[in-house]
Amino acid sequence: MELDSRKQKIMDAIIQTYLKTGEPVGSRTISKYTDLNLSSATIRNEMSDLEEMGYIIQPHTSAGRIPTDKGYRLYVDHLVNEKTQQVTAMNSLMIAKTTRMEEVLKQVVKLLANNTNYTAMLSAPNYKHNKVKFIQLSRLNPRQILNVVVIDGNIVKNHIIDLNEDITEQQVLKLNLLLNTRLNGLSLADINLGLISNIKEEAGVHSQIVNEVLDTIAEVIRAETDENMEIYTSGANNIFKYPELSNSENASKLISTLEEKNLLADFMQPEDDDKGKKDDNGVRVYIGDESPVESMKDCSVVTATYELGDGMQGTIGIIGPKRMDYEKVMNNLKTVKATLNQVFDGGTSPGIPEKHEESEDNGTS
Amino acid sequence: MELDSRKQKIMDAIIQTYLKTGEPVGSRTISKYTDLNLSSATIRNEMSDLEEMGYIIQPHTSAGRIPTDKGYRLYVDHLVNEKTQQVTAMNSLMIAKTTRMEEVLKQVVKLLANNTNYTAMLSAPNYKHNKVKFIQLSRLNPRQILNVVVIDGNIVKNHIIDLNEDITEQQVLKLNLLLNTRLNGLSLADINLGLISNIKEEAGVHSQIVNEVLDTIAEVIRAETDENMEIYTSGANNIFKYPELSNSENASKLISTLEEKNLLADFMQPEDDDKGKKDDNGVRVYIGDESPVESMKDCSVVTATYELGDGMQGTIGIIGPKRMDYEKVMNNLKTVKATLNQVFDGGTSPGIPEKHEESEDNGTS
DNA sequence: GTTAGCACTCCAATATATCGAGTGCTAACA
DNA sequence: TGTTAGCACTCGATATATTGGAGTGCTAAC
Repeated sequence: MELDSRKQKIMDAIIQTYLKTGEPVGSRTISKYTDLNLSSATIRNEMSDLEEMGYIIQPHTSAGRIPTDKGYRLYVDHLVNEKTQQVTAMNSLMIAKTTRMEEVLKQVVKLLANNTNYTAMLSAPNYKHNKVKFIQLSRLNPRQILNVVVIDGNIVKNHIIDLNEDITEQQVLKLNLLLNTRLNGLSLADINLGLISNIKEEAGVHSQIVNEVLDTIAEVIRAETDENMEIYTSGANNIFKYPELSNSENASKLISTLEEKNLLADFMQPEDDDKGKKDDNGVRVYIGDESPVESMKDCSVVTATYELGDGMQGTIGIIGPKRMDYEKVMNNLKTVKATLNQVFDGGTSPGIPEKHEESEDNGTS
Repeated sequence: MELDSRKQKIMDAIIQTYLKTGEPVGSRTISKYTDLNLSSATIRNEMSDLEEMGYIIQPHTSAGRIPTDKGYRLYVDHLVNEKTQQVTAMNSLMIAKTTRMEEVLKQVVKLLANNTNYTAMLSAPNYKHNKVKFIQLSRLNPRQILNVVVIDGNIVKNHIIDLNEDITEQQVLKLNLLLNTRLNGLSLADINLGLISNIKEEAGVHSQIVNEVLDTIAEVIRAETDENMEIYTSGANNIFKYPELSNSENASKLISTLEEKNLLADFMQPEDDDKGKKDDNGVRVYIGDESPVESMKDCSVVTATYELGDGMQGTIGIIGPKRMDYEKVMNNLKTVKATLNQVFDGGTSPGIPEKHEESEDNGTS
């Protein structure tokens, strides 16, 4: 893991050169490229070490070296720590003008693809990863309960539950406690069947109420499952700019994946952070095999989440060759992320009304 | 143009063989393949003639022949006239089960792509090509007019127009006449700015009313312009099954076009029939250069229109190499067309409600 | 009009030669 | 001990023959 500063410098040089050229990098090149005045022979020795450590590899004897996934990872992590470049201003005007949310998103993803020369993807914002804030059951009369559910971002849902038999104020309080202790702070995705049956058991005779409360919660994410999550992509044709991706087999697989957009949903999960380390900006990088999607083994994928004012989240991402310009891509994502937050947060939000409906007809807490 | 039956047979043999193999066809192959017992030498002579006539071409001396666009055209026309194969039953169950219109269409296009091994496209049904049936202005009182517009397929729209000044029964009759004579029978796409200003001029002081009537008509096609016509595609990756399409350049262009779906709108115009002859089933074939889309010069495109019960029309199409299995493709399209008509026409229409709204809240004529 | 036969063409596949970038290793050097 | 010059060696990439065979066009005979 530990690399002395010289190895680190050589490693960086190798990667940077390779990012530019896409061809194996030889010792002589490095010898000239870097400012540490070392002969190619010395570099060779170091490279030999780096290879042994698994950071670089030779496609064949008597060829230069190319970075391994591990090597890229080193570089990317290094990059994240070192530099936080200025975020170049983005022409948000172009975006703000359009009226419909959908159109905005389509434009954004197109912009990303054009700016980076890679393939871009974007998931429409949804509530799925928001958390339950609190639940309030109020007894209206012995046979009716008012159920209010508040979700992160102050999305409010209410609903009257009709009962088959009378219920006491006490019982309502008990249920309130149960539901709040068990559900509060959970993201909508966290509430699984196991948990549900668990709660129902505890609720005993009042499991019907639990059901209705859960239904109400479910309404927020109604139809927002992985399968039909709205995902837009753009710049699929950019893969043809990179020979390592444009051979028939790879290209075909990639195109399929981009078409079956739901396969991309695996990248759109802001919660679990097993692979693809998340930096402070919420930017993740998946290098080669780190990707959860089979067809992207020869790609790198960089994603970031954006947030709308009312707590909805979405993801933007870039798919490109492993030798992508990580810095540029990350900066682009950060910019877009910031711009999206701005555009939607600022009063000129161009289309959120559709999504707002739900909270409007209840009056917010 | 005129080919004796022997040449015709040889031509067919050449194409059929080429469709299967994708490789230039030699005289010996034909000599053996056909039942007309002719030596390869004779075939050679005939082929020489066919080449001179522009139906086939040699990629290079000492190679077999491949069909030209003209040759394909001959074959396709021939095909249309000769055979009308049985339409194989399609599993409409799979389709009917889904609920949302959009989902149905997505499934259909996927099905098409899978069945044919080519790329499939489908435009969602819209009213754009329907015609204005009649317009009825009724004077409710001196300051109000009831405007009723009926579109092909009995789509009814009504609307009350408030006036700034009084209007007489006479004037209303006049306007009625004007609007009906000028607009009836026109498709919604035909009503252009020139025509409009023309009518307004004739209407003189009442041009405001014309405006409102036109607005009502426009509502039917609101947001259904070429640019945001809903188009679905599937099986883009199938192009990689055909070497002549999967070289980087071609593939890239094709993928771009499929992504910018609005470019496909050119195929979705049921009206104008300049190129791509339409057969009695509404099936059109665009071979190579006949295609209105630049990036498809190396492809053939076969389209068909389908109709929903209430007069909405959409288009389905297949994009593949020139040496596609035209027969299979056309049959597939016909089947799908028939199935769509059935599914939507039959009571079990799975989702048209969204689209019906418009006529529902008026009561149909 | 049809066919056998033959010389000719030219792509495609295979083998062969050449080049050079890059390596690993060794020995010398500071 | 770390660095470097030097050298033999490897091996892909590129260019250059070599060959085979599918297919043609033409001619002469049937």
